[in-house]
Order: sequence, then C-alpha cells, then structure tokens
Amino acid sequence: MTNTNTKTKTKTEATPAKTANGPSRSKGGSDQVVSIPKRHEEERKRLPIYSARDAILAGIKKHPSVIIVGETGSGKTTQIPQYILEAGWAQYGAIAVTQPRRVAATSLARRVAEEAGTKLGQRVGYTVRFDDTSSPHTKLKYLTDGMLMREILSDPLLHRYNYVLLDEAHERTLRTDILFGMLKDIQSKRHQLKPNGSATTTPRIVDELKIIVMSATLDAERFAKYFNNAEILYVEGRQFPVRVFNTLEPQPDYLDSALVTALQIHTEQGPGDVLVFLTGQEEIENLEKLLLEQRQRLPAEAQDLLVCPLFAALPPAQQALVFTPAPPRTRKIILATNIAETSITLPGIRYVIDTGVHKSRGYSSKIGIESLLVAPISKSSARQRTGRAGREALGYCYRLYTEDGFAQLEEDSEPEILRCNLAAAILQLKAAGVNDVLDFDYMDRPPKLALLRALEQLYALNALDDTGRLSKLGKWMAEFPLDPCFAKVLFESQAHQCTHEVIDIIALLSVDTLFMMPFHKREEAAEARQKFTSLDGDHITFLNLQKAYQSVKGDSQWCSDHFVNHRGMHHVQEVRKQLRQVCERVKVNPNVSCGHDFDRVLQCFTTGFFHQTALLQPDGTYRSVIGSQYVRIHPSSTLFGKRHEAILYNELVFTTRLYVRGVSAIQANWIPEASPRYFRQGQLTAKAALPSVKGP
DNA sequence: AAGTGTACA
Repeated sequence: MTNTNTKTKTKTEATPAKTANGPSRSKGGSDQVVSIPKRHEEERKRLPIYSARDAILAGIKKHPSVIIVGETGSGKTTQIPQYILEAGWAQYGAIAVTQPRRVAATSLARRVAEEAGTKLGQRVGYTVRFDDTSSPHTKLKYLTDGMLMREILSDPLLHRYNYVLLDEAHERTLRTDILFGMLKDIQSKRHQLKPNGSATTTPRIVDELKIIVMSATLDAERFAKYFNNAEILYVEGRQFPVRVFNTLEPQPDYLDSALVTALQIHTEQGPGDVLVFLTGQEEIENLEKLLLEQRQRLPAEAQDLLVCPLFAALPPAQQALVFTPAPPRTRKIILATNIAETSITLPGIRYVIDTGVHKSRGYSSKIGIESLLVAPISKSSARQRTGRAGREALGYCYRLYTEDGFAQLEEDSEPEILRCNLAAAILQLKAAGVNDVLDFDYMDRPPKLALLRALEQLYALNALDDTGRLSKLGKWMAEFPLDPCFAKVLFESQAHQCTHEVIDIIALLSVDTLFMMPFHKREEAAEARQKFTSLDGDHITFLNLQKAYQSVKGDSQWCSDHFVNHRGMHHVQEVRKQLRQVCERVKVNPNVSCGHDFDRVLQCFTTGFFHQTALLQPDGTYRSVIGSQYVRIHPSSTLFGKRHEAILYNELVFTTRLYVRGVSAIQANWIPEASPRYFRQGQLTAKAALPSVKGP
C-alpha cells in the first residue's frame, strides 16, 4: 500500500465490483504504485496538516460529508486528496477537487502530480475550459467548479467520482453554491441506489459519494448543518502573525490616508513591500500619480520606491512586474484591486494598507439592473487582506478605519447567488433535472422575486414551456457555454442565416476590454480604433476587428500597434472554436454567412436582447424599454453621443450613472417582433414603456 | 460629452 512510516489504514472501504461504465484500471506501469516519492516525502510530512492525516481519513471514512476548516498554507488542497489516494480509496471511483479559478486548478494539479511522482494527465490531472489533461487513468482531478457543473449535465449522478472536494467554499461563488445543492442531491440519490441501502430499485451498483467541503473561515457550522450535520475538522495554517493598526478617527478621504500611510511606511519602516487595496483602475492610477510626485521629494540618500499597479484589465506584461523583485535599495508599493485578495498571491509583502472598501456587483431583480458600486468590505475580507502581509514573515496591516468601524462590518460578504441575475444558473439546474427550482435546497435561498424573474426571462426566450418545464429549445440552449440570451441569439441565427457572424460576435462579447485605453495614450488608441468602427454600433465594430485580426493571423505586434487586447483576442478565438464545435455537434452549420447584410445580424441579436433595448426620446436621451429608465451610452461605445431611434445593449450597469455598454442601433419595430410571447403577455411594464411601438 | 471589482462554462 503506502511506503510511509506512519500507521495508515491500509484497509480499503468495502468496494463493490467494478461497474460497467466505471473507469478501467491501468495495467502495469509504475503509475499504479501508490507511494510518496522520496524527494517530497519529508517536505509533505512537515506540512501542518500532516499530523491530522489519520483523523481526517477517519472522519472521511465515517461520515458522508466532512467540513475541513484550514487557512492558507495548511496544505489541505494538495494533501487531503493524496491521503485518500494513498489509502487506496480511489481504486474504482475517482476524486474531484473543484476550484473557483482556472489558474488554481491547473497549478495545483501540476504540483500534486509532481509530489505524487506521476506525469500530469496520468494518475493526477486537471480539466478547465479549453484545456483538459485528464485521461481514463486519472484518479485525482482538479477542475473548475463550472467544469464540474457541466460534467453533471452529461453524468447526472457523477458516477466516475467517489469523492468530491469543494475548495474555497467560503468564497460562496454562484457556481459553488449551485454545486452544493446539486451534490447534496446526488449524494442522497446514490445512497438510495446503494446495494445495501433501503431502496434497491436498480440493478446498477453505485458507490456512495463523499462530499468534502474546504473553507478558510471559521464559520463552519452553517456548512455542517446544511450538509446533514457533517463532521467539522480543523487544520492549522502556516501563517506568520500580523500586527494590525486601526486609525483613531474615521478617515474622510481614504485615498489621501493611503498616500500618507504608504509614504510613512516607506520612510520609517524596515524592508518589505507594501500592498494597498483600492477599489478600481481610476483610483489606482490617481494614487500612482500622487506617489510618483512624492517620490521626487524623497531625500537623495533615501531608498527608492517603485509603484506597481495591479488590476485584471492591466496588460499581462505590466501585471508580471509585481512578481519581479524590486531593484536593490528599492521598495515596491503595489496598488491593487481585490484581485490581490484571492486571485493573485504576491511574494514579499510585509505591509498591507486596507482602505476597507471594494467595488461590489449588485443586482436588483425588481428593476433588473446590475450595479457596480464602492461598498465596505466584510470582516472576513478584512482578515484575508491582513493575512496577505504574513505569508513569509511577520507583517503589519494598517486599516484605514477605526476599530469601531471594523466592528460594524458584516461578518461575511453576501453570497453571490443573492445578488446576481439567476437566469443562467436556473437554466443549468433545469438541464440537470432539477425542475422545481423554487424548492431547490439552496444553502442561501435567493429571494423569490429573483427566481421568478429568472423563470420569466427563460420563458420569454422560449426556453421553458407553459408549465415551466425546459422546452426542446431550452435543452438545446443548455448545451452551449453561454448566457441564455446569447444561446437564443445563436439559435435564431439559423433562421436569419448569419450563424457565422453571430458566433464571432458572441465570442467577441465574451471579453470585457477588446480595445485598450492606456492612461497616457488615449487619443492614439481612439484613433487606431476608428479603423474598425461601424456606424451600426459595437457589435459590427467588433466583427470588423475579428476580420482584421484574422487577416493578420493574430499578429501580436499588429495588436499592440492598434491598441487591441492580444490576450483577449486569443480568448475570443478559443470561444469561437468551441462554439463552432458545439454547433457541429448539434447539427448546426457554423459557416452560414449573411455577407454584409448586418441588419439580419442585429435583428437576430434583438431576439435574445429585446429586454435590453432603449428608445430615443424627443429630448435626445434614451429610455429603456423595460423599467423606463433613463440610460446613457457608455463612453467606451462607438455609439457614444450618437442618436438612433432604438438601441440594443449587451449590458446595463449602474456605476456613477446608469450606463449601457456593447450598444448597436436597431429599428424600433424589431423589438416587439423579437418576442411575441413576451410583449403579448405584457407581464412586465414593457408595453407601457413602448408608446411608439405597436405590439402584435 | 466622459469611464469597467473578480471569476467561470
């Protein structure tokens, strides 16, 4: 069994005979030998979690579900799956470990494959969108939670797994929350199907599914309660202490406080880089400017400072700067959004400055509007930020708010499922066989209105029939990794004979920032962009960009010359390829083109976005068809400042004002034609807001 | 006339 010196349970669970569709065992080859390679053995034993190994295995053996609480650095994500593997418990069924992010899934799999002495894709592998290293031999698979959701669609009881580990559960992303309910349901169904279970209605032999929820926060009781009184196990982290300082008075201007604090650390404190948490790009660029001004005033003998901005839209080359050590006698000051809170781990940070705020996405199901506003963070976010100072040595955290201010923060951030549009998630649930989505076992139940809005939207798109069940079209839509609106547009593209163009545009719309707007070169960038601009709006402009990009074969120099997001365009090509593949699979010809008849394309988009349209008012403003809201065209749009009788938009977000992004000009009479079901029913205020549009 | 936290299929 294992070569470890410790006493490990070598007895495996009573495992039923191999099922017909179970994974086959590979014969021969060193890959079958379950052992810890010598060079990693000592290292693995030094991890804090090692001492809890037997207790964890015992807990997993005894309980259907286990909650593991452990901070970063405990090794829970890399070690627990290996313990299960080494115990021989994954001989027939495999182990899945989910991650909210792709990079985490791929890098963890690489490290664990190395530790386990196997080639990536053999016993250990990963599956993320566009990249799958798993094979029939893979016993331990790291995958994104979205990927596991898709696997459920093709394998509703997840037969190939006996263990599912949900990592970073405390983040409460929409997908982990949906997975919670789905897995709980699968676990109970598989229990009922078990040979020695109460109901043996099927000849198929099914193993039980173990669920292991891993979280970094101490509030595990809610998880435990939700998963049928699961066992809670605590594992120690490996974290250095961090001294926390609060301000004595509330700060009227946290940007100014951040500037003062950063300079104070720089001139008075010992070595170590500084990480400042800010809300967005504009704020980061402002503080960068202020810091660089102050840098000029530093005494000649003082150490230098290097300012590194860090946010997702930053070009990769500049993002990489934060990982390269600062030159001698230079201190790095990193100005980051909350990308540095979870997604990117920075080395060398000893000082954290926490402004106590972030931008957070909200959604009002009442008016169907998303917002992106500055809001206070939660206590757990504050602790997470603080922890970033203690990764390598003891650190310091300066909270730019009072102790009382901290006490008033919410304990945890609101789960995403409570503050987003649920249409896509509901479509997935229905496709996975959960018809009654109102009664689904949510850990945090979304407001009923939000669920009803999602059902209404799916009904309006013809994805549901009159009884609320998934229609044939709805099943078709769920095949695609797309928002329901886009899936509908893609379906309609067949009738409009413009599938080729529609696939391209949908792929292009999947990237946030295709045209870069560098701080200091805005005019140049705007000029470069002119070459692609279509008077029809952003959709056709993007299509022009794709054509130009293809004609230069994706040349990266061409991209940077034209201020085009090279990485983004690469992603577009991957999405495009995948959409074309799925089309082929469902017997839709992806090559049918409308040539230059772009009216067809935009009419087609109206069939999925009739609810995201606005009409020009006599005073020159636009009013949304639904909700009758005044909306402004975002300055990043090609239609900014232009007037057309009607527009459709990809996104409606409230920031400083209510802005629409991804905008194209349409004809007003296309709107009611786009969804007779919706406008005839008039269940929303659509008709009232459409005085100039005659419904059928 | 003026601006987009993060992630995923």
